Amino acid sequence: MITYESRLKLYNCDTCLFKIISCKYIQQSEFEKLQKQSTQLRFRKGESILKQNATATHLVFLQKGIVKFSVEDESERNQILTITRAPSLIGGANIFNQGINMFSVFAVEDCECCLIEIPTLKEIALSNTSYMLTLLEIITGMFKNSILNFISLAHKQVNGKVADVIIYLSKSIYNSNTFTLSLSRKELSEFAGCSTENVIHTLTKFHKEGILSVSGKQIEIRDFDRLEKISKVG
Amino acid sequence: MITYESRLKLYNCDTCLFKIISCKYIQQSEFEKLQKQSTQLRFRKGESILKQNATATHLVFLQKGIVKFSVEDESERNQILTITRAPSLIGGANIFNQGINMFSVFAVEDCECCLIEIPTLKEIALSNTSYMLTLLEIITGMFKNSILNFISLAHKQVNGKVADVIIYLSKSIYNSNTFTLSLSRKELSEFAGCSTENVIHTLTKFHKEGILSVSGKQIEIRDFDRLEKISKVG
DNA sequence: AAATTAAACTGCATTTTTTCATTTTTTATG
DNA sequence: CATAAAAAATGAAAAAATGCAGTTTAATTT
Repeated sequence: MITYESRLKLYNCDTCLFKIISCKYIQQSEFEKLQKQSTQLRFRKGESILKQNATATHLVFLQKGIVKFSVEDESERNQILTITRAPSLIGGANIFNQGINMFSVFAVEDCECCLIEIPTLKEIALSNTSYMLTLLEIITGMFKNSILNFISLAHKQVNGKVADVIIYLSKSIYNSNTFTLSLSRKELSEFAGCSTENVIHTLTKFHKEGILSVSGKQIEIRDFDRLEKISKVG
Repeated sequence: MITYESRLKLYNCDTCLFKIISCKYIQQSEFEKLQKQSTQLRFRKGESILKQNATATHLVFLQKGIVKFSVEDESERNQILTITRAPSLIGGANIFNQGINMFSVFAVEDCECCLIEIPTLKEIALSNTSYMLTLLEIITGMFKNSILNFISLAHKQVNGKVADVIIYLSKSIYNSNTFTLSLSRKELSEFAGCSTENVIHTLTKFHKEGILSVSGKQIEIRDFDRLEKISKVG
């Protein structure tokens, strides 16, 4: 018989950031209700964590890894809404979409996640409004980021779009001027909203101009100021 | 002395939709707290109802009229996030943005609004979770619409973008195949994310092809199926 | 109602982007 | 480790979008 204790433990729940945040607002005993029915899972690069249009049964606390939020439209074209790295709480937006996942979430690197049952969380949050407000702030923060991302892409041309994507990855995902991309050129283009070839051309151009150093998946920002200027003028 | 009773009354609060929705969840006496400090205001076409980056002090219940949500980016370019018509609750998203308005709201037609103080509403909502959930569903619904709008625009070219905008206006704003635009060509282009000339060219083309009948602000959709096909293929 | 201003429209040259065909490089697989 | 498959890169032609200059039309003001 598989009991809670015998389940795979990828990491220790006691040091989990979601627990630490939660226990600022709710009792430890309450959190243990959540913990008991939560499942730790590992996802390999490329696997889907949440599927667009499926019933939203779980929230996901991403403990380790990087994920992309994407939607597929009628014309089978993919659009990446945003990219997020651990630690972060994902899938919350679906709570407000009649319980249907608005978009898919894919592992872009190997991920370790904790799946939290929505009904249990909802029940606890309903009896503790400041906890609820905190969760909502996290959830709407993601919305906000996606919107800001779209705005910045909407009126820019490809130079600006690619600059934006590189700046975003550097600042918000890898926290460094030098990083090894976990996204393919195709995925970059789905994030930037242009053709794959256009991303490749632009990266090569930035490389030649000494703004970036690009060698396959290895990227270094050599002239951040110039990159930001390109992002601003579009 | 200006008392509550002596204030301008644009419409009767007793038949207000926001009151009807609210009183499903909260006591009439509670709602009257909100009502007492709320202000009815009229906005002329073009006036700003909420200003981007200002402190978010009020939620706005739009009783009559049409508004646009817009953001101005660094390069002084405007982007319209979405367009909404009465009745609707607007400005809610700002609650989760450290109390700063994420975007501006402008009257696109003469509007009648009711300004509701956020602190009072928050206080009431905090003591009634199902009321809060309802408000949140309304608020995140707007987020959701903006994102869906952006997604549909992101990978499409101008034919598809303009088709999308016309379909949206027809279905969600004017509820008719024939309508008098309250937006300028420039605003349409800010909504679609392309140049003004391109919108004009495309509208003329659709007119020549018999898909639309365009005469200044007067628009009629003559071939909805073809318009939807254009929207789908992009 | 005339004059002024703003918005809408037109066509064209320039720039940007996409698409396609092909080559090179990297990654995965037996 | 060789081979197949996928991803990345390149160049060029075709398509699309922008920006400009000038015209027409509509809306505002005096």
